[in-house]
Amino acid sequence: MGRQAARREASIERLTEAAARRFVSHGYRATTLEQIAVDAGYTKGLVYFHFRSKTALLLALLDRVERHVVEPVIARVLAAGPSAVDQMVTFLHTQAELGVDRSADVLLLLVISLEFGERDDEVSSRIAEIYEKLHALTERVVRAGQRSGEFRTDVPARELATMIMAVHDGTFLEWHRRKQRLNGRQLVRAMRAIVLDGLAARSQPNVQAGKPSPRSRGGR
Amino acid sequence: MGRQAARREASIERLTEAAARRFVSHGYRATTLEQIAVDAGYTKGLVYFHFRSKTALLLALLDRVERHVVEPVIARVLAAGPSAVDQMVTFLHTQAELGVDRSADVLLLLVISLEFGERDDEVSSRIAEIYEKLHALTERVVRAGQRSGEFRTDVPARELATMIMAVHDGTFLEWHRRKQRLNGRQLVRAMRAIVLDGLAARSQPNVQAGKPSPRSRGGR
Amino acid sequence: MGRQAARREASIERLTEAAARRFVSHGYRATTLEQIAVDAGYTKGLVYFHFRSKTALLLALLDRVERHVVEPVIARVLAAGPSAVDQMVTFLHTQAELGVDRSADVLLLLVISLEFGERDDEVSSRIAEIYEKLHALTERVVRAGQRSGEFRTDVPARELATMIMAVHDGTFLEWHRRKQRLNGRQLVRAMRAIVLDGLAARSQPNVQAGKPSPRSRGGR
Amino acid sequence: MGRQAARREASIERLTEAAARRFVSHGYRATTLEQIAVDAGYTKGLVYFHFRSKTALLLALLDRVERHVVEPVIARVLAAGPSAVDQMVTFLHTQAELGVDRSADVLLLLVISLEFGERDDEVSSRIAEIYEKLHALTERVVRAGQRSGEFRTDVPARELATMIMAVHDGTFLEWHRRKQRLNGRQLVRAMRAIVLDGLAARSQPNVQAGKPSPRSRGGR
DNA sequence: AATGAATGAGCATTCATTCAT
DNA sequence: GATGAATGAATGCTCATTCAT
Repeated sequence: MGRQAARREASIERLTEAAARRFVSHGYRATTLEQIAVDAGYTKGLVYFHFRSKTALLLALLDRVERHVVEPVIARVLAAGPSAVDQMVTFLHTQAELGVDRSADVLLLLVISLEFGERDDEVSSRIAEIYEKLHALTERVVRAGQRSGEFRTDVPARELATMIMAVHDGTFLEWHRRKQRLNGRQLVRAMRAIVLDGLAARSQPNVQAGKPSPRSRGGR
Repeated sequence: MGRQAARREASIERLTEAAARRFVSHGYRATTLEQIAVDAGYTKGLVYFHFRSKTALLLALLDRVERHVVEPVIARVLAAGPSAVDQMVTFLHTQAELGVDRSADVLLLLVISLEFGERDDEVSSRIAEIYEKLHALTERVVRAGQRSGEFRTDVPARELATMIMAVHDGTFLEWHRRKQRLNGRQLVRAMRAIVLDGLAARSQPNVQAGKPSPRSRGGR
Repeated sequence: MGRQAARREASIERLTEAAARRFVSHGYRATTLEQIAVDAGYTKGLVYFHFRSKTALLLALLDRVERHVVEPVIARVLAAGPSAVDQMVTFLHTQAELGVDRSADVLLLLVISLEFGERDDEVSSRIAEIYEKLHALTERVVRAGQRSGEFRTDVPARELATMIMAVHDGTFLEWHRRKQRLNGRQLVRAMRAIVLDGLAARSQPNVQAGKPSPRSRGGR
Repeated sequence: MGRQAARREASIERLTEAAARRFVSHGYRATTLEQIAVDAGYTKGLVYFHFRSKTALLLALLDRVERHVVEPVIARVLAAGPSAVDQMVTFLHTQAELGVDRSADVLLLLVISLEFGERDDEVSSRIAEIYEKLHALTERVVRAGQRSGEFRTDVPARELATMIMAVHDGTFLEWHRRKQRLNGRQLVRAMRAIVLDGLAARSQPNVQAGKPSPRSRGGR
């Protein structure tokens, strides 16, 4: 990569970084391109040199989220195993890690998905697409766990999977809102504990009493 | 209430109703007073007759949420009992019910809280205040449950309570996003199941990491 | 018309008037809405209260030109007669009169038609439509004159009619460009003289192109 | 001319060519340097290597028009003769020829003169200067024709000359606007016919006395 | 109570222009 | 000679807000 290209990459990187931060902390609409540019140390004009519009910048960010967050998560979860519990643990932990390193990226999805609510523009469908992938992943793991007897079957897989996403999104949301008052490590523990125990197959109280159950694997 | 007053109430009601719907479905900033007025069957000017500003309208909505949703929930939970489990069930069910009747109100908090992210204006502090009440409520129930031995103690009360809120918010979020593809009844069941089993005290009180622990309580 | 409506009409009138003047004197693109508004004694915002966009304002002006200039001309020409010469004289004179009273309107067509040259947007097609009407009118008169023996037949009606439009447009153009140095009355006389004598049926009917012909020497 | 110089000439040529086309078809202001550069197969930066500014590029184009169109016309007309009619025919035909080969150049004057309307910058004065030369030429020919008895004297020379310019500009304008629907050859014939017969000295009234002649109706 | 006219600040976007390579 | 990155001044447009009726 030549000097020129490196410079190009650098300015794009700084702009997207600044944009992600602002979008997450103040919302998409409340963020002006001026602010983004200044945060990145440039001027408004440069944003338009690299991105066709504010929307295009947002879409570029969503692409980045997919590449840097969603795809890695999917890869790791599918590589984990063999048990569904292991996969679920991998899912939660990877998200938690990414939430630290790339919290802007992870939260971006949340913020944008709410701000673009019931719209049918390109952004909305892009968001839906990304969430779909995560839903598909969790539902897949849930079904595997139900089949193997690791996860409860008294609730349909789809709704169970939805709960995983709910816990996941909700936790990031709370972290976003109350960072100062929370202990990150404990929060992740809490999330894992709730999810694993919440998912775990019910032992038939009297039939399987005293029997070690898969969920105990989680290393609580 | 005289004719005048009744009419006054009616127009305020229609305006706030329209505002809540728009704010939830399109976000606060993306919603114009014009749209709200038209949705309500009036014109922009009337909004200013009843509310000092767009912000004031939003604050009025937040007040409404507090009166119609938050306060009733708190009252019902505190009246429930005697067990912490009962209170938790009451919390989840009341929210679920309200989520059906007044989903705009419940979601409003979510949407606004994200759009007003890291700001320190009146709206942000109002939102924080409301969430604080809910957090205080859940934390109170969690602590009671931990004291009574109903809830697990291997995770600090604060983070456990935060998870309740996370599940709660996350579930509404998912419902908002994927209504069409979900079964509401099953989703509430899933939420309750996950939360209760996730919270439940381990049968061997002294649970330790890595140690298999047969969990007791059956299919709630 | 109530006070309110009168006021509305007045502001629209002042804005369109100011717009027409600016568009003619400085061109469409070089004119900012700010300038128009200030010329009219208002602010930018009001332009958008009355017109959806700068383009819409232009289209409204074109409508006005059609109503106030094109349609009256057509009506008067068709009412004139019985000879084609009379109709042609009516055409030229009416245009000349309007060029004095409503020179902004008449010139607007010219200016805009050039600035929007080879485009295929709404404005271009609107302009083409208006010119088409004028062309149809002149061609109709020319054909009538050719049939009656008043006008020359050695040149096709279409091109002859086009020349009428050319003289007409060209004269307004020159007037626009060199007003200061020209005598309006004499210019109109010149235009009428050139057109009528240029159109007149030749006494020697068999004139041929390219051949040095007596007529080029005055002696028709 | 060395390699370098040849290359330099070539890029300048392509740029000016592209600029002329765009300016004529879309107007000066609506044309961006980007479009010009791309049309010419280069990038924006190069325009600034060869021209100080967009205005400078336009002025260069105007110079070109003067060199390639105006000056040749003047030279040929002055060389034609001996009659004023011959000179006028030369004027019209030369313009018509050029209008085919270099229609962009000829139309450029028209388009620019309207877009720069009542301004007093360098461009406006340059345009005025060029038109002045053409006006001076036609007025000179008209006066000669009036002196020699070839042209009518019932209309002042200045206004008569202005009509020549009007017909000329108007014809190009029509050609520009309605090329598809017109026959170029016939249009030029029409122009020549109209101008020559329109200019021609009137026959002695008593020669044709008593004869019904349509054109005598016009009330000249 | 309700409307419509009018304002003004702010923002996305465009584009001529400059600069470094 | 030629390019691409970067700037900044404009400009169309939106929208919360005010005012008169």
